Amino acid sequence: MTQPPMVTIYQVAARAGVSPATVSRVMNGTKVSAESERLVRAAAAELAFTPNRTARRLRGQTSEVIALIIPDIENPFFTALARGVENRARAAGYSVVLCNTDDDPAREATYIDIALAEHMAGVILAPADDASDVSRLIASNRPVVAVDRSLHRPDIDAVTVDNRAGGLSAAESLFAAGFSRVGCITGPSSVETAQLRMEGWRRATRRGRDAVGDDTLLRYADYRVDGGRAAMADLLGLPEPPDAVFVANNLMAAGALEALHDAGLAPPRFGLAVFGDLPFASFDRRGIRVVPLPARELGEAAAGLLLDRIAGDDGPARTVVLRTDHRLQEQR
Amino acid sequence: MTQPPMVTIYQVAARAGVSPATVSRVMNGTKVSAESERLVRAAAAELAFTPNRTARRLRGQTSEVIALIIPDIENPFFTALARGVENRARAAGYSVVLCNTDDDPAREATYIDIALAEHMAGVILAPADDASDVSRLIASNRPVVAVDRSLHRPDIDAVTVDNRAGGLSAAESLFAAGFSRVGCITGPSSVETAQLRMEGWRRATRRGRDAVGDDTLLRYADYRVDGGRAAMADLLGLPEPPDAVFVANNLMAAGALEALHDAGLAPPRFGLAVFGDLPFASFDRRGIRVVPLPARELGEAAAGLLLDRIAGDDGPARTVVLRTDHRLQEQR
DNA sequence: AGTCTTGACGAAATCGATTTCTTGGACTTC
DNA sequence: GAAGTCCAAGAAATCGATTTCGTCAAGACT
Repeated sequence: MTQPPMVTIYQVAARAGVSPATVSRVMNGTKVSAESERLVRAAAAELAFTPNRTARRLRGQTSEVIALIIPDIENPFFTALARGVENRARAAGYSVVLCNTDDDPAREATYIDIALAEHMAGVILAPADDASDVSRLIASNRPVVAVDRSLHRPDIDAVTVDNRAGGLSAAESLFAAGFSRVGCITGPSSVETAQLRMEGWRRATRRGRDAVGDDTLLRYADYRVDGGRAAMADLLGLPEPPDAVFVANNLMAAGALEALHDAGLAPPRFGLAVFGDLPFASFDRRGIRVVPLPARELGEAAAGLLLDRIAGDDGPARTVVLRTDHRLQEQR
Repeated sequence: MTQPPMVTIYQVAARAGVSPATVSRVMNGTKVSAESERLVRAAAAELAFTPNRTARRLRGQTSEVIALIIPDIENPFFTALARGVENRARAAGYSVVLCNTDDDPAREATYIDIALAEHMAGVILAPADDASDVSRLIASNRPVVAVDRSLHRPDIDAVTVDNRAGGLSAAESLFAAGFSRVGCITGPSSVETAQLRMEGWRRATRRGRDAVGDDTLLRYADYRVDGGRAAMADLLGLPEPPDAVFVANNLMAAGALEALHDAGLAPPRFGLAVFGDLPFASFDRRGIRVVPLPARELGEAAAGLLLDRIAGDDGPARTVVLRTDHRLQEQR
């Protein structure tokens, strides 16, 4: 690999007949004479000069790049969230780089280190795990925002939804529709959102008429398609199976639908309520109750908080809780 | 924002009682005495030293980061491809940053500039458009690999699948199953893969018994869900509608299924063959013929080529064409 | 014993942009 | 006309790691 013929500020300076400092001033909007500015701009254009971001960053100790660390790039919820972050960040002149951890705390730690070492302007983290270690970010005073899951740290900005309320209204809507044995498939017990959504369901079952009221119909799974399928199959195999189920995320709902289908069951005969929008190509979603999850808005809100911090906001940590729309939408 | 207390090589050197050069040598595996190494490692560990990547990159003119530029982060095909790139890159010690262009050539150009200015080690590009401008990358001699779509440039490495063959066998399988009026919904005419897949279909229709043989049943859409739905609805509204359709990508197939559903039709009564795996939660995919698209493998192959180039391979450009599996899998 | 080789390692240059410090000329002001 | 003010712009330091170059000492060989 030969050396890339990168144009430097020195070449521009030489061509314009000024000093490198003046070129820098022109590029950064500091006051220079009209004549110098003209010369520099002309030279820069002729040479197709692009400032070297690495050098600028080394000097300035900062960059215009935000890291977004997510646990599963193949989950549409997170890609929609990424879209939201990107929209907001781009509008403010920042670029976003996406880092995928696969729910692996070690990979998450690696990416956090990279974000630090790369002098990125800030980090938006959808934590893989409740035990995510952000101490190094905090220690180096780099802005961080947690999204989707909080980090149980009062000193960190966070953006979440009201998981318990969403779980409650989803489960209640099933009772209201006349179902009486409403099961629940939630995520790993170590994940905050899984607990909260399940608690919403539990509260509804305690209120529901004929409700079972214990955890016979509760299953913990892994927030993935296969786990949802297995949990659903397990529930259907019970001596007294449920007649409806609340599923705590989109991917598991897809799996649960497959299991229902295999068993010859389907909504609306079998009640199904889902926390979060179904991954798109679910062409037959009639009769499925969905708590819409504002993924993009979560991303936008998180980016907004982060940009505030990057701009120097030193106020106390804020937690933004977005409303899931309590009117459940029966899709299509 | 106070200054981050970043530990530098100088502090490690002072603590270990050696010169910064020696610290660098230890960190990079150059030969030093066992005693020096021990001192340096101890000091580095105590101070939790992490080398500053920005400085390293400025000096070394390169980094261990690969940019992956994709047109649509919300398309599972591209996220699976990203997964493949990431697996391979990580194994070689590289990080991957994902850049989403939304099919916008201007954003693509911006990200290419960033990749250059950030001294990234290389770029894997799933071009937004046949007219993508990679000339600046080429000019600066930075490794580039095109994936999914070629760039019509013989001097650039590319990884694609055999789009024509896949389209052909998909359409043929519909004829073989007894359908006679096989339509086609393909992508934008400016996109190479859309043309090739359609050509495969066209060849099959010319061979098919009772085949229509002209383009009455051909529709160009946009590779997105809504476009697929509209095109399908349009075809169904014909005086002599098709009895089967070949859809050239996953998202449009999801849309087409919705339109079929609305019309009270569904596979296997209405024939459907898709190029590429359906986005997952398509729980009722029985009777749908799918040409599996090795998205992850495409990403892995592209990363492999790129890593070769980064390692200094100067040979002529290679084009890798992955086989789509000609045995069509009838899902589930 | 004296020269040569070898190897560890420190001093200093380097990457490219930014920024402080300094200089010199133009313009005021009494 | 002399002293003071202001401002554009060049010289040089700086960010932190790498790397070349040179030094010095220990061991090898004649």
